[in-house]
Order: sequence, then C-alpha cells, then structure tokens
Amino acid sequence: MYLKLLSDQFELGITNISSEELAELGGVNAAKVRKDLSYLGSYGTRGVGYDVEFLVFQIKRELGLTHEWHVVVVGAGHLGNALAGYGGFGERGFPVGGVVDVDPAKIGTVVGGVRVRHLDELAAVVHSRKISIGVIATPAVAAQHAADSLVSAGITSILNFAPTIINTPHGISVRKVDLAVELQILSYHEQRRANVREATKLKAVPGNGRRGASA
Amino acid sequence: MYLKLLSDQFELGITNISSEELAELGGVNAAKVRKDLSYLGSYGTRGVGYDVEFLVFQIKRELGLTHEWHVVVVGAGHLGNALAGYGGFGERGFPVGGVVDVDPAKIGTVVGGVRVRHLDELAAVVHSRKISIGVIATPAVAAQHAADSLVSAGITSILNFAPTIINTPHGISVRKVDLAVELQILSYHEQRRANVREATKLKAVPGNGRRGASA
DNA sequence: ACAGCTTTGTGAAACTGTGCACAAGCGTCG
DNA sequence: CGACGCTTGTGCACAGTTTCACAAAGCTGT
Ligand SMILES: NC(=O)c1ccc[n+]([C@@H]2O[C@H](COP(=O)([O-])OP(=O)(O)OC[C@H]3O[C@@H](n4cnc5c(N)ncnc54)[C@H](O)[C@@H]3O)[C@@H](O)[C@H]2O)c1
Ligand SMILES: NC(=O)c1ccc[n+]([C@@H]2O[C@H](COP(=O)([O-])OP(=O)(O)OC[C@H]3O[C@@H](n4cnc5c(N)ncnc54)[C@H](O)[C@@H]3O)[C@@H](O)[C@H]2O)c1
Repeated sequence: MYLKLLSDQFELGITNISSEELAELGGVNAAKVRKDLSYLGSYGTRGVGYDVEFLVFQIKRELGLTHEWHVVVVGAGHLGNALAGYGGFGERGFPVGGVVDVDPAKIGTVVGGVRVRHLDELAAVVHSRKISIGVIATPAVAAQHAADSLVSAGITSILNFAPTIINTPHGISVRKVDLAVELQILSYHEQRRANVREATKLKAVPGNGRRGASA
Repeated sequence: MYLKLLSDQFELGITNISSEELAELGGVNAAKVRKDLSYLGSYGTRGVGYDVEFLVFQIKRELGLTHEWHVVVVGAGHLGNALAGYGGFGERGFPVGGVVDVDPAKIGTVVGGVRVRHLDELAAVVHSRKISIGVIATPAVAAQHAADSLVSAGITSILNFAPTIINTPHGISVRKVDLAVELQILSYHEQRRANVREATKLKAVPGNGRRGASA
C-alpha cells in the first residue's frame, strides 16, 4: 500500500512526505506508518520527513521489485483473457510472459500480445523466460491439476483465482483471490446494518434460543 | 472459508465433521476452529462433531446469506465482462443485477444476460432490484466518480477493483481487490528465497550500510 | 447404569499487532 | 551559533488473536 501511495505522490511531483501525511493517504495511524517504515531501515529525516523517491526504491528493493517478474497464466478463458490483456500488471512490474490452456480452440490464439500455448509446453515457457510466478485461471475442478503442472514446471509462487484450496509441496507460496468471499464480507456488513438491534447481543449471548435445533 | 469448505464437504456427502478435520481442510488450528464456530452459538455435539448442513445454514445466516444479494457492476470493459459473464457469483448468492458504463459503444450490449445501461440510470437500476452492493470495474481515474455515483444511487457496500483508494462517506463499506499487491507479496517471498543469507539479518540490522544515500 | 472413549467449549497463557508519548535529531532563522 | 519548531524512531502499554489444556458432555457397548 505504501508503495502504491508513494509512487502516486511521486508522479504528482511530491518529493517529500511526513508519516502524518502518508498515514492520512492510507487511512492508518501515523505511528504505524513510522514503525512499518522503520523495518526497511532508518531512512527518514527528523523534522523533515521521508524522501518519496528514495522510499519507493527501498520498498521495491525489500519486495524484490528491482527487476520485472514475468508471470505465466494457466487458463485462457474469460478471466485469463482479462488478465493477459490488462496492461496494469506490466506497469506494476509483472508482465505476462506466457499463457497456456488445454482447449485446442484456444491454443494459437493471441491474448494481450502473447500466443496461447498448450499446457504440455508449460515447462518450456517457464524456463525460456525464467518465470517463477504462475496464475491459475482455470475452472475449479482443473485448479489442482494446473497447480501440479506449475510446480512440475519449476514455479515456486502461485496466485489462485479458482474458488478451491490447492495443495502444494512445502516451499511453494500460494495466494488465493476469492471474489465471492469479498462479497460475503460486504453482505455481512449489510446484514449488520439491517438489524443493529439483534446484532448488539451477538457476542454476549450467541445462542439465542435456537440451541436445541441441532438435535 | 469455513462456509466454502463445509459446502464442499456437504456436496461430497459428508454430513458430520470434527473441528480437527475442518482445521486440516482449512490449514488452521483445531482450537481456533472451535472458538470461531462458538461465536455462532454452541452447535457442536461433544464426542461427535458438527452437523455440516446445519453449520452451513448457521454461517449463512450470520453472514446475511439467507437471501440473494444482487450486485451492480460499473464498467463493462474486460473485467466487467468477465465478472458479469461469470456464473460463479450467482451460484454463491450474488447474481449480477445490472451493469452500467458511460461508453455509448458499450451501452445496449448484453453481457452475461444483462443489458448494459448508462451510468445515469444507475439509481433506477439500483432501486428496481433493491441492490445494495456495487462493484467498480472502471479505469482508476474514473473509480472515484463511479464510487460517488454508487453512493448517490443509494449503494452502501462497494467492491473496488481499480488500483486506487476511493473516498466514501461514513457508513459505506468498501473493500479493495488489488491484484498487483497479491503479486508483490509473492515476489517478496521469491526474493526471500533467492537471498536467505541477507534476509536473516533483516530485523536485527535493517540499515545495511546504505544509510547515507538519502542525503 | 456406568466405564471408557471421543470431541466440544472455553478459561488462561502466550503471542502478535497497534497506538501513545516522548527523547533524540535535524533544519531554519535570527 | 544557539534556540526553536518539527518530525522521526522506538520503549512501553494496551488490545486483539491464537494456542494450550482440560473439564464437561455425549455416545457406545456391556
Ligand atoms: N470470470 C470471472 O470474473 C471470475 C471471477 C472470479 C473467479 N473466477 C474463477 O476463475 C476461473 C476461470 O474463470 P473463467 O470465467 O475464466 O472460466 P472460463 O471457463 O472462461 O475459462 C477457463 C479456461 O481454462 C481452461 N482450462 C480448463 N482446464 C484446464 C487445465 N487443466 N489446464 C489449463 N487450462 C485449462 C479452459 O479451456 C478455459 O479456457 C474459475 O475458477 C472461476 O471460478 C472467474
Ligand atoms: N482486466 C483485468 O484483468 C484487471 C485486473 C485487475 C484490475 N483491473 C482494474 O479493473 C479496472 C477495469 O479494467 P478493465 O481491464 O476492464 O478496463 P477496460 O478499459 O477494459 O474497461 C473499463 C470500462 O469502464 C468504462 N468507464 C470509464 N469511465 C467510466 C465511468 N465514469 N463510469 C462508468 N464506466 C466507465 C469504460 O467505458 C470501459 O468500458 C481498471 O481499474 C483496472 O486497473 C483490471
């Protein structure tokens, strides 16, 4: 978040920023900002603030963003297309270095300037570009297979969009983006707003008379 | 997460589950599972476990998923199309109840069975279906405008895909999905794996000799 | 009816994260 | 060149979360 905010500020011509201002932009506490940034090193100047450009560099260094990370997308369907065709990743340092699928109708088509290749060629795609991050955009049933293929091909980080938990060997980083979960969190808040009266009792008296219903 | 896991288990014909098993599926601690579930009420049976179907119902009730929540998508571009055309939301209780855009070329086209309407008609779309959740899939520069339009139309929850922080009045729930951030987290782990030697010093001696560079 | 086994529900402890408050350090200005 | 104002960096306290550990409770078989 800090990286995004600071990059945006830098674009606007801001060269220096205080923890107070940065906290305001990010909607967090200023002390937290300072503590977070202190993990990078002691790069602020007392009485002045932080040098925006320098801080951007330091955060990028810490996150490993000093060079680009090509990613490979598995599944060239709706989502795979949107992802590959989306320039935003390249801008943020993650160009799409390959797209694979199993559907003969998809193979050979070009999405986002990249030709779709067969899943069997995944290892070749990965090695040719030294790719270490894979994105799963296949249906849920194929997600585990996709993950296994990625791991065999030498991928060590996976971003999973399929709404299923995938199993990977130890040492592989996996992150899951589940849009339905995001919506559920929103619906929970909506629900809460709808009946504030009952909600206040939530933690105090959770069993609200329905106790025996499980019998 | 529990809802998803339990629903999946129920589909597989599992009618009863212990906190131990559920913890295993979710990759968390069994005591945590029990404490989490205890907030819903005391619905387990000692010596036996939890009734899967009943627990699914209880979680749905708590999350406000006893009825469907229609959502409105703002922006009918790549992402808006993928979202509207994606049946997964409807299945999980969030059917797309409307799509709006400002591009005349997009308006009138049909995505995922829904006709794209003009942003000006947002309030009408929202009221006709009693929609309270809006999804922003516009370019970053238009995200704030989209948010303002949603709020004026009466929306109280927003899911934002644009890589920018939006300002909303108090009382509006906002969640942000930033895919670049997910990739950055993965690249951080990759980075760590690449140089474990230096990484061990990270917290102890953060300023590794580059201190003066900001001057 | 009761022993033995299993699993929940939950205090208490351990751990992690957040925020306050202030000394230390830097820049500026008279 | 020293006083003053501003902002960082961090010790400490508080808050929240996770885990442990065990009594309570249900089920099965005798
Ligand atoms: N479309 C969305 O907006 C959206 C949103 C959230 C989550 N998702 C999830 O993303 C995934 C993809 O969604 P989609 O709408 O793009 O689906 P889709 O059906 O349009 O595309 C899936 C693609 O995966 C390919 N595929 C199938 N098995 C494969 C395998 N073993 N290896 C490689 N490729 C394989 C198919 O040929 C197809 O091209 C799904 O799991 C979905 O739940 C999609
Ligand atoms: N495509 C992806 O895979 C992807 C991934 C992550 C994030 N995003 C983000 O999602 C957003 C949309 O991406 P996209 O690829 O679909 O872009 P896109 O350009 O394909 O679509 C944007 C759509 O929004 C419409 N629009 C513009 N201003 C509007 C306004 N004020 N009100 C309503 N509609 C408006 C445009 O007419 C267009 O149809 C962007 O902010 C992007 O950063 C996209």
